[in-house]
Amino acid sequence: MSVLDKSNKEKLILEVAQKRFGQYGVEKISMQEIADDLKLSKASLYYYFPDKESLYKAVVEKEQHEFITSITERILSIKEPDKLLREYVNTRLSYFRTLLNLSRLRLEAYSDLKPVFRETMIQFKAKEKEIIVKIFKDGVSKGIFFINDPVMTASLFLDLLKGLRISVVNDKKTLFIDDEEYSKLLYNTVAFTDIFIKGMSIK
Amino acid sequence: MSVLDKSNKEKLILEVAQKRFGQYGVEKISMQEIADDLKLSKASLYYYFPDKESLYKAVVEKEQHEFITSITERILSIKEPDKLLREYVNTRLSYFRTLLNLSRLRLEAYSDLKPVFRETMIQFKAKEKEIIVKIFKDGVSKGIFFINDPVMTASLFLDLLKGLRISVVNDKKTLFIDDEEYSKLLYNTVAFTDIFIKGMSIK
DNA sequence: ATCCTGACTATTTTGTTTAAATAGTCAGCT
DNA sequence: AGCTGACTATTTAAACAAAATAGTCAGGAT
Repeated sequence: MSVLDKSNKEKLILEVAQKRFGQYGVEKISMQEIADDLKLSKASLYYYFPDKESLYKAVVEKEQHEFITSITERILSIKEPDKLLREYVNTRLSYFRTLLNLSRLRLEAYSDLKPVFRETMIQFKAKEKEIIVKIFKDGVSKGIFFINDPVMTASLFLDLLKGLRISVVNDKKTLFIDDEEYSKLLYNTVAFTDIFIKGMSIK
Repeated sequence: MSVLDKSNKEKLILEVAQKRFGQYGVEKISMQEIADDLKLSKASLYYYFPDKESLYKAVVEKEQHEFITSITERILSIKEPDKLLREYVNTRLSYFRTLLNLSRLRLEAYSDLKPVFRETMIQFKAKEKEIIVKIFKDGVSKGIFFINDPVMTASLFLDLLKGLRISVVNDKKTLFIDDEEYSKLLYNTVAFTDIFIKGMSIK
Protein backbone atom coordinates (compact mmCIF):
# COMPACT_ATOMS: atom_id res chain seq x y z
CA MET A 1 0.00 0.00 0.00
CA SER A 2 1.43 3.32 -1.06
CA VAL A 3 1.41 6.55 0.90
CA LEU A 4 -1.24 7.86 -1.42
CA ASP A 5 -4.05 5.34 -1.13
CA LYS A 6 -4.74 5.15 2.56
CA SER A 7 -8.09 5.47 4.28
CA ASN A 8 -8.81 8.64 6.22
CA LYS A 9 -8.46 6.77 9.47
CA GLU A 10 -5.08 5.45 8.52
CA LYS A 11 -3.96 8.91 7.55
CA LEU A 12 -5.15 10.24 10.89
CA ILE A 13 -3.31 7.52 12.77
CA LEU A 14 -0.16 8.27 10.80
CA GLU A 15 -0.40 11.96 11.62
CA VAL A 16 -0.82 11.31 15.32
CA ALA A 17 2.00 8.76 15.34
CA GLN A 18 4.23 11.10 13.36
CA LYS A 19 3.65 13.84 15.90
CA ARG A 20 4.21 11.58 18.89
CA PHE A 21 7.27 9.80 17.54
CA GLY A 22 8.61 13.18 16.52
CA GLN A 23 8.22 14.47 20.06
CA TYR A 24 9.74 11.62 22.02
CA GLY A 25 11.11 9.02 19.60
CA VAL A 26 9.69 5.59 18.78
CA GLU A 27 10.94 3.70 21.76
CA LYS A 28 9.52 6.21 24.24
CA ILE A 29 5.98 6.11 22.88
CA SER A 30 3.78 3.09 23.51
CA MET A 31 1.01 1.91 21.25
CA GLN A 32 -1.35 2.57 24.16
CA GLU A 33 -0.42 6.25 24.16
CA ILE A 34 -1.06 6.61 20.45
CA ALA A 35 -4.38 4.80 20.85
CA ASP A 36 -5.29 7.16 23.71
CA ASP A 37 -4.46 10.16 21.55
CA LEU A 38 -6.83 8.83 18.92
CA LYS A 39 -9.45 7.99 21.54
CA LEU A 40 -9.23 4.45 20.32
CA SER A 41 -8.47 1.19 22.06
CA LYS A 42 -5.09 -0.34 21.51
CA ALA A 43 -6.73 -3.33 19.85
CA SER A 44 -8.30 -1.03 17.30
CA LEU A 45 -4.94 0.45 16.49
CA TYR A 46 -3.76 -3.06 15.76
CA TYR A 47 -6.70 -3.40 13.42
CA TYR A 48 -5.04 -0.83 11.16
CA PHE A 49 -1.40 -1.66 11.69
CA PRO A 50 -0.30 -5.25 12.35
CA ASP A 51 2.54 -4.17 14.63
CA LYS A 52 4.44 -1.18 15.96
CA GLU A 53 7.23 -1.63 13.49
CA SER A 54 4.95 -1.28 10.49
CA LEU A 55 3.42 1.85 11.97
CA TYR A 56 6.84 3.33 12.53
CA LYS A 57 7.92 2.29 9.08
CA ALA A 58 4.86 3.99 7.59
CA VAL A 59 5.72 7.20 9.46
CA VAL A 60 9.32 7.10 8.26
CA GLU A 61 8.19 6.51 4.70
CA LYS A 62 5.75 9.38 5.02
CA GLU A 63 8.58 11.65 6.09
CA GLN A 64 10.75 10.41 3.25
CA HIS A 65 7.95 10.97 0.80
CA GLU A 66 7.37 14.48 2.06
CA PHE A 67 11.06 15.24 1.71
CA ILE A 68 11.36 13.83 -1.78
CA THR A 69 8.21 15.63 -2.88
CA SER A 70 9.39 18.89 -1.42
CA ILE A 71 12.80 18.68 -3.05
CA THR A 72 11.41 17.56 -6.40
CA GLU A 73 9.11 20.56 -6.42
CA ARG A 74 12.02 22.91 -5.95
CA ILE A 75 13.98 21.21 -8.69
CA LEU A 76 11.27 22.23 -11.10
CA SER A 77 11.46 25.89 -10.13
CA ILE A 78 15.22 26.33 -9.90
CA LYS A 79 17.31 26.34 -13.04
CA GLU A 80 20.90 26.88 -11.90
CA PRO A 81 22.52 23.59 -10.75
CA ASP A 82 24.67 25.23 -8.08
CA LYS A 83 21.70 27.06 -6.56
CA LEU A 84 19.79 23.82 -6.68
CA LEU A 85 22.50 21.95 -4.86
CA ARG A 86 22.52 24.56 -2.12
CA GLU A 87 18.78 24.28 -1.82
CA TYR A 88 19.10 20.54 -1.60
CA VAL A 89 21.54 20.48 1.30
CA ASN A 90 19.34 22.89 3.22
CA THR A 91 16.20 20.83 2.83
CA ARG A 92 18.10 17.63 3.47
CA LEU A 93 19.41 18.96 6.74
CA SER A 94 16.01 19.83 8.13
CA TYR A 95 14.82 16.39 7.11
CA PHE A 96 17.76 14.93 9.01
CA ARG A 97 16.65 16.75 12.10
CA THR A 98 13.15 15.35 11.76
CA LEU A 99 14.43 11.81 11.42
CA LEU A 100 16.67 12.30 14.40
CA ASN A 101 13.71 13.21 16.55
CA LEU A 102 11.74 10.32 15.16
CA SER A 103 14.08 7.66 16.38
CA ARG A 104 16.51 9.19 18.83
CA LEU A 105 18.90 6.38 18.09
CA ARG A 106 21.59 6.24 15.49
CA LEU A 107 19.22 6.16 12.56
CA GLU A 108 21.79 6.40 9.83
CA ALA A 109 23.61 3.33 11.04
CA TYR A 110 22.78 0.25 9.04
CA SER A 111 24.21 -2.09 11.64
CA ASP A 112 21.32 -2.57 14.05
CA LEU A 113 18.63 -1.76 11.55
CA LYS A 114 15.95 -4.35 10.97
CA PRO A 115 15.87 -5.71 7.41
CA VAL A 116 12.57 -3.93 6.73
CA PHE A 117 14.11 -0.56 7.44
CA ARG A 118 17.31 -1.34 5.71
CA GLU A 119 15.30 -1.73 2.54
CA THR A 120 13.41 1.56 2.80
CA MET A 121 16.65 3.29 3.65
CA ILE A 122 18.39 1.84 0.63
CA GLN A 123 15.51 2.98 -1.53
CA PHE A 124 15.70 6.45 -0.06
CA LYS A 125 19.43 6.66 -0.60
CA ALA A 126 18.92 5.59 -4.19
CA LYS A 127 16.38 8.36 -4.76
CA GLU A 128 18.63 10.86 -3.08
CA LYS A 129 21.55 9.82 -5.21
CA GLU A 130 19.43 9.98 -8.33
CA ILE A 131 18.57 13.59 -7.55
CA ILE A 132 22.18 14.60 -7.00
CA VAL A 133 23.35 12.73 -10.10
CA LYS A 134 20.71 14.60 -12.08
CA ILE A 135 21.87 17.94 -10.71
CA PHE A 136 25.50 17.11 -11.46
CA LYS A 137 24.82 15.89 -14.98
CA ASP A 138 22.71 18.95 -15.62
CA GLY A 139 25.60 21.10 -14.45
CA VAL A 140 27.96 19.27 -16.77
CA SER A 141 25.70 19.62 -19.79
CA LYS A 142 25.21 23.30 -19.04
CA GLY A 143 28.96 23.72 -19.03
CA ILE A 144 29.06 24.81 -15.41
CA PHE A 145 30.47 21.71 -13.76
CA PHE A 146 33.46 19.66 -14.76
CA ILE A 147 32.94 16.13 -13.45
CA ASN A 148 34.52 12.96 -14.79
CA ASP A 149 32.26 10.52 -13.01
CA PRO A 150 28.98 12.15 -11.87
CA VAL A 151 27.67 8.97 -10.23
CA MET A 152 30.77 8.45 -8.15
CA THR A 153 30.98 12.13 -7.32
CA ALA A 154 27.35 12.15 -6.19
CA SER A 155 28.08 9.26 -3.84
CA LEU A 156 31.07 11.09 -2.48
CA PHE A 157 29.10 14.28 -1.99
CA LEU A 158 26.36 12.45 -0.10
CA ASP A 159 28.91 10.57 2.01
CA LEU A 160 30.52 13.85 2.98
CA LEU A 161 27.19 15.40 3.94
CA LYS A 162 26.38 12.32 5.96
CA GLY A 163 29.78 12.50 7.58
CA LEU A 164 29.19 16.05 8.73
CA ARG A 165 25.83 15.07 10.17
CA ILE A 166 27.16 12.03 11.94
CA SER A 167 30.12 13.94 13.36
CA VAL A 168 27.72 16.11 15.33
CA VAL A 169 25.60 13.25 16.61
CA ASN A 170 28.53 10.96 17.26
CA ASP A 171 30.01 13.27 19.85
CA LYS A 172 26.90 13.17 21.97
CA LYS A 173 25.38 10.82 24.46
CA THR A 174 21.85 12.13 24.16
CA LEU A 175 20.75 11.80 20.57
CA PHE A 176 19.21 15.20 20.22
CA ILE A 177 20.40 18.25 18.36
CA ASP A 178 19.64 21.74 19.65
CA ASP A 179 19.29 24.98 17.72
CA GLU A 180 22.86 26.07 18.25
CA GLU A 181 24.34 22.78 17.10
CA TYR A 182 21.97 22.75 14.18
CA SER A 183 22.95 26.17 12.96
CA LYS A 184 26.62 25.30 13.30
CA LEU A 185 26.05 22.15 11.29
CA LEU A 186 24.17 24.17 8.72
CA TYR A 187 27.01 26.67 8.52
CA ASN A 188 29.57 23.90 7.99
CA THR A 189 27.40 22.22 5.42
CA VAL A 190 26.97 25.43 3.46
CA ALA A 191 30.68 26.23 3.60
CA PHE A 192 31.48 22.73 2.44
CA THR A 193 28.98 22.91 -0.40
CA ASP A 194 30.52 26.17 -1.57
CA ILE A 195 33.96 24.65 -1.78
CA PHE A 196 32.67 21.48 -3.38
CA ILE A 197 30.84 23.45 -6.03
CA LYS A 198 33.93 25.50 -6.71
CA GLY A 199 35.92 22.28 -6.89
CA MET A 200 33.58 20.98 -9.57
CA SER A 201 33.32 24.19 -11.50
CA ILE A 202 35.05 24.94 -14.79
CA LYS A 203 38.08 27.12 -14.28
CA MET B 1 56.82 12.98 31.99
CA SER B 2 57.24 13.27 28.25
CA VAL B 3 57.43 10.46 25.74
CA LEU B 4 61.11 11.15 25.40
CA ASP B 5 62.47 10.74 28.91
CA LYS B 6 61.28 7.34 30.00
CA SER B 7 63.38 4.55 31.47
CA ASN B 8 64.15 1.57 29.28
CA LYS B 9 61.75 -0.53 31.28
CA GLU B 10 58.94 1.90 30.78
CA LYS B 11 59.65 2.02 27.08
CA LEU B 12 59.56 -1.75 26.96
CA ILE B 13 56.27 -1.88 28.81
CA LEU B 14 54.82 0.68 26.44
CA GLU B 15 55.92 -1.31 23.42
CA VAL B 16 54.37 -4.49 24.74
CA ALA B 17 51.16 -2.70 25.72
CA GLN B 18 51.02 -0.94 22.37
CA LYS B 19 51.30 -4.27 20.60
CA ARG B 20 48.71 -5.97 22.79
CA PHE B 21 46.20 -3.14 22.78
CA GLY B 22 46.70 -2.88 19.05
CA GLN B 23 45.87 -6.55 18.61
CA TYR B 24 42.75 -6.81 20.73
CA GLY B 25 41.85 -3.35 22.06
CA VAL B 26 42.20 -2.01 25.59
CA GLU B 27 39.16 -3.58 27.12
CA LYS B 28 40.07 -7.09 25.92
CA ILE B 29 43.56 -7.09 27.40
CA SER B 30 44.07 -7.40 31.15
CA MET B 31 46.97 -6.00 33.09
CA GLN B 32 47.81 -9.59 33.99
CA GLU B 33 48.29 -10.47 30.33
CA ILE B 34 50.63 -7.56 29.75
CA ALA B 35 52.55 -8.48 32.87
CA ASP B 36 52.81 -12.08 31.65
CA ASP B 37 54.13 -10.87 28.29
CA LEU B 38 56.82 -8.96 30.14
CA LYS B 39 57.51 -11.93 32.45
CA LEU B 40 56.67 -9.63 35.30
CA SER B 41 54.14 -9.82 38.09
CA LYS B 42 51.07 -7.65 37.83
CA ALA B 43 52.15 -5.77 40.94
CA SER B 44 55.40 -4.83 39.24
CA LEU B 45 53.52 -3.44 36.31
CA TYR B 46 51.67 -1.22 38.77
CA TYR B 47 55.02 -0.06 40.04
CA TYR B 48 55.59 1.67 36.70
CA PHE B 49 52.06 2.72 35.89
CA PRO B 50 49.61 3.68 38.65
CA ASP B 51 46.62 2.32 36.78
CA LYS B 52 45.49 0.85 33.48
CA GLU B 53 44.16 4.14 32.27
CA SER B 54 47.49 5.88 32.54
CA LEU B 55 49.15 3.02 30.68
CA TYR B 56 46.60 3.23 27.94
CA LYS B 57 46.91 6.98 27.85
CA ALA B 58 50.68 6.68 27.49
CA VAL B 59 50.24 4.30 24.57
CA VAL B 60 47.77 6.62 22.86
CA GLU B 61 50.11 9.55 23.35
CA LYS B 62 52.96 7.50 21.97
CA GLU B 63 50.92 6.80 18.85
CA GLN B 64 50.00 10.45 18.56
CA HIS B 65 53.60 11.46 18.96
CA GLU B 66 54.69 9.00 16.30
CA PHE B 67 52.06 10.34 13.93
CA ILE B 68 52.91 13.99 14.52
CA THR B 69 56.63 13.27 14.17
CA SER B 70 56.10 11.32 10.98
CA ILE B 71 53.95 14.02 9.41
CA THR B 72 56.23 16.84 10.51
CA GLU B 73 59.15 15.09 8.87
CA ARG B 74 57.33 14.94 5.58
CA ILE B 75 56.37 18.57 5.80
CA LEU B 76 60.06 19.44 5.73
CA SER B 77 60.70 17.47 2.57
CA ILE B 78 57.64 18.43 0.55
CA LYS B 79 57.35 21.91 -0.87
CA GLU B 80 54.02 21.98 -2.75
CA PRO B 81 51.06 22.58 -0.40
CA ASP B 82 48.64 20.44 -2.42
CA LYS B 83 51.03 17.50 -2.47
CA LEU B 84 51.57 18.00 1.23
CA LEU B 85 47.85 17.91 1.95
CA ARG B 86 47.50 14.67 0.04
CA GLU B 87 50.37 13.21 1.99
CA TYR B 88 48.72 14.34 5.18
CA VAL B 89 45.38 12.63 4.56
CA ASN B 90 47.19 9.42 3.71
CA THR B 91 49.23 9.35 6.88
CA ARG B 92 46.28 10.47 8.94
CA LEU B 93 44.19 7.61 7.66
CA SER B 94 46.67 4.96 8.62
CA TYR B 95 46.93 6.55 12.05
CA PHE B 96 43.15 6.35 12.30
CA ARG B 97 43.31 2.65 11.64
CA THR B 98 45.87 2.19 14.38
CA LEU B 99 43.75 4.08 16.90
CA LEU B 100 40.73 2.05 15.89
CA ASN B 101 42.54 -1.15 16.73
CA LEU B 102 43.78 0.32 19.95
CA SER B 103 40.40 0.90 21.43
CA ARG B 104 37.83 -0.91 19.33
CA LEU B 105 35.23 1.46 20.65
CA ARG B 106 34.12 4.76 19.18
CA LEU B 107 37.34 6.55 19.92
CA GLU B 108 36.54 9.75 18.12
CA ALA B 109 33.43 10.33 20.20
CA TYR B 110 33.95 12.79 22.99
CA SER B 111 30.81 11.72 24.80
CA ASP B 112 31.95 8.79 26.91
CA LEU B 113 35.56 9.83 27.02
CA LYS B 114 37.17 10.25 30.39
CA PRO B 115 38.41 13.80 31.10
CA VAL B 116 42.02 12.67 30.90
CA PHE B 117 41.59 11.48 27.34
CA ARG B 118 39.44 14.36 26.34
CA GLU B 119 42.40 16.58 27.11
CA THR B 120 44.96 14.63 25.09
CA MET B 121 42.46 14.43 22.27
CA ILE B 122 41.91 18.18 22.30
CA GLN B 123 45.64 18.71 22.27
CA PHE B 124 46.02 16.35 19.35
CA LYS B 125 43.24 18.04 17.42
CA ALA B 126 44.91 21.38 18.04
CA LYS B 127 48.22 20.12 16.66
CA GLU B 128 46.47 18.60 13.71
CA LYS B 129 44.67 21.82 13.01
CA GLU B 130 47.86 23.78 13.33
CA ILE B 131 49.46 21.64 10.65
CA ILE B 132 46.57 22.07 8.24
CA VAL B 133 46.36 25.80 8.89
CA LYS B 134 50.07 26.04 8.14
CA ILE B 135 49.65 24.15 4.87
CA PHE B 136 46.70 26.33 3.87
CA LYS B 137 48.42 29.59 4.74
CA ASP B 138 51.50 28.45 2.87
CA GLY B 139 49.34 27.71 -0.14
CA VAL B 140 47.79 31.15 0.08
CA SER B 141 51.14 32.95 0.34
CA LYS B 142 52.47 30.92 -2.58
CA GLY B 143 49.51 32.06 -4.63
CA ILE B 144 48.17 28.53 -5.09
CA PHE B 145 45.20 28.58 -2.75
CA PHE B 146 42.48 31.15 -2.43
CA ILE B 147 41.09 30.96 1.11
CA ASN B 148 39.29 33.71 2.99
CA ASP B 149 39.52 32.15 6.44
CA PRO B 150 42.28 29.50 6.63
CA VAL B 151 41.54 28.62 10.26
CA MET B 152 37.86 28.02 9.65
CA THR B 153 38.60 26.18 6.43
CA ALA B 154 41.09 23.94 8.21
CA SER B 155 38.43 23.05 10.77
CA LEU B 156 35.98 22.27 8.03
CA PHE B 157 38.49 20.15 6.18
CA LEU B 158 39.28 18.13 9.29
CA ASP B 159 35.59 17.75 10.11
CA LEU B 160 34.94 16.40 6.66
CA LEU B 161 37.80 13.91 6.91
CA LYS B 162 36.52 12.85 10.29
CA GLY B 163 33.03 12.52 8.86
CA LEU B 164 34.22 10.16 6.15
CA ARG B 165 36.02 8.05 8.73
CA ILE B 166 33.08 7.92 11.09
CA SER B 167 30.66 7.08 8.29
CA VAL B 168 32.50 3.83 7.75
CA VAL B 169 32.70 2.88 11.40
CA ASN B 170 29.20 4.04 12.21
CA ASP B 171 27.62 1.50 9.90
CA LYS B 172 29.22 -1.38 11.72
CA LYS B 173 28.56 -3.39 14.83
CA THR B 174 32.06 -4.73 15.19
CA LEU B 175 34.45 -1.82 15.44
CA PHE B 176 37.04 -3.15 13.07
CA ILE B 177 37.94 -2.07 9.57
CA ASP B 178 39.17 -4.60 7.04
CA ASP B 179 41.44 -4.04 4.04
CA GLU B 180 38.63 -3.64 1.57
CA GLU B 181 36.80 -1.04 3.64
CA TYR B 182 40.04 0.72 4.29
CA SER B 183 40.95 1.01 0.63
CA LYS B 184 37.47 2.25 -0.17
CA LEU B 185 37.76 4.86 2.56
CA LEU B 186 41.17 5.82 1.23
CA TYR B 187 39.76 6.17 -2.26
CA ASN B 188 36.94 8.42 -1.05
CA THR B 189 39.31 10.48 1.03
CA VAL B 190 41.65 11.01 -1.90
CA ALA B 191 38.80 11.92 -4.25
CA PHE B 192 37.45 14.35 -1.68
CA THR B 193 40.86 15.93 -1.15
CA ASP B 194 41.24 16.43 -4.89
CA ILE B 195 37.94 18.30 -5.13
CA PHE B 196 38.64 20.28 -1.99
CA ILE B 197 42.03 21.35 -3.29
CA LYS B 198 40.47 22.34 -6.58
CA GLY B 199 37.81 24.24 -4.67
CA MET B 200 40.50 26.22 -2.87
CA SER B 201 42.71 26.77 -5.87
CA ILE B 202 43.01 30.01 -7.79
CA LYS B 203 41.06 29.88 -11.00
C1' DA C 1 67.06 2.96 47.32
C1' DT C 2 65.09 0.45 43.33
C1' DC C 3 62.68 -3.14 41.69
C1' DC C 4 59.93 -6.95 42.38
C1' DT C 5 56.38 -10.37 44.38
C1' DG C 6 52.48 -13.18 46.54
C1' DA C 7 48.57 -12.61 48.75
C1' DC C 8 45.28 -9.72 49.60
C1' DT C 9 40.89 -6.22 48.77
C1' DA C 10 37.96 -3.30 45.77
C1' DT C 11 35.64 -2.58 41.66
C1' DT C 12 33.71 -3.74 37.34
C1' DT C 13 31.65 -6.81 34.33
C1' DT C 14 28.74 -10.65 33.45
C1' DG C 15 25.11 -13.83 34.18
C1' DT C 16 20.64 -15.04 36.38
C1' DT C 17 16.37 -14.50 38.27
C1' DT C 18 12.17 -11.91 38.99
C1' DA C 19 8.95 -8.21 38.35
C1' DA C 20 6.96 -4.72 35.56
C1' DA C 21 5.84 -2.70 31.21
C1' DT C 22 4.44 -3.01 26.79
C1' DA C 23 3.60 -5.49 22.42
C1' DG C 24 0.45 -8.30 20.32
C1' DT C 25 -4.00 -11.69 20.00
C1' DC C 26 -8.71 -13.01 19.91
C1' DA C 27 -13.60 -13.99 20.76
C1' DG C 28 -17.26 -11.50 20.41
C1' DC C 29 -20.10 -6.98 20.45
C1' DT C 30 -22.11 -2.86 17.58
C1' DA D 1 -16.12 -3.31 8.70
C1' DG D 2 -14.74 -1.30 12.74
C1' DC D 3 -14.21 -1.63 17.49
C1' DT D 4 -13.36 -3.44 22.42
C1' DG D 5 -12.11 -5.77 26.97
C1' DA D 6 -9.71 -9.24 28.60
C1' DC D 7 -6.35 -12.06 27.72
C1' DT D 8 -1.14 -13.95 26.50
C1' DA D 9 3.61 -13.27 24.84
C1' DT D 10 7.76 -10.54 24.67
C1' DT D 11 10.71 -7.14 25.95
C1' DT D 12 12.77 -4.24 29.17
C1' DA D 13 14.32 -3.10 33.79
C1' DA D 14 15.73 -4.03 38.55
C1' DA D 15 17.97 -6.71 41.89
C1' DC D 16 21.04 -9.79 43.15
C1' DA D 17 24.87 -13.27 42.96
C1' DA D 18 29.13 -14.90 40.80
C1' DA D 19 33.21 -14.29 38.19
C1' DA D 20 36.82 -11.54 36.34
C1' DT D 21 39.92 -8.08 36.65
C1' DA D 22 41.71 -3.67 38.58
C1' DG D 23 44.32 -2.05 42.16
C1' DT D 24 46.96 -2.27 47.10
C1' DC D 25 50.42 -3.40 50.36
C1' DA D 26 53.79 -5.46 53.52
C1' DG D 27 57.77 -7.13 52.86
C1' DG D 28 61.78 -9.77 50.23
C1' DA D 29 65.84 -9.52 46.77
C1' DT D 30 69.45 -6.93 44.56
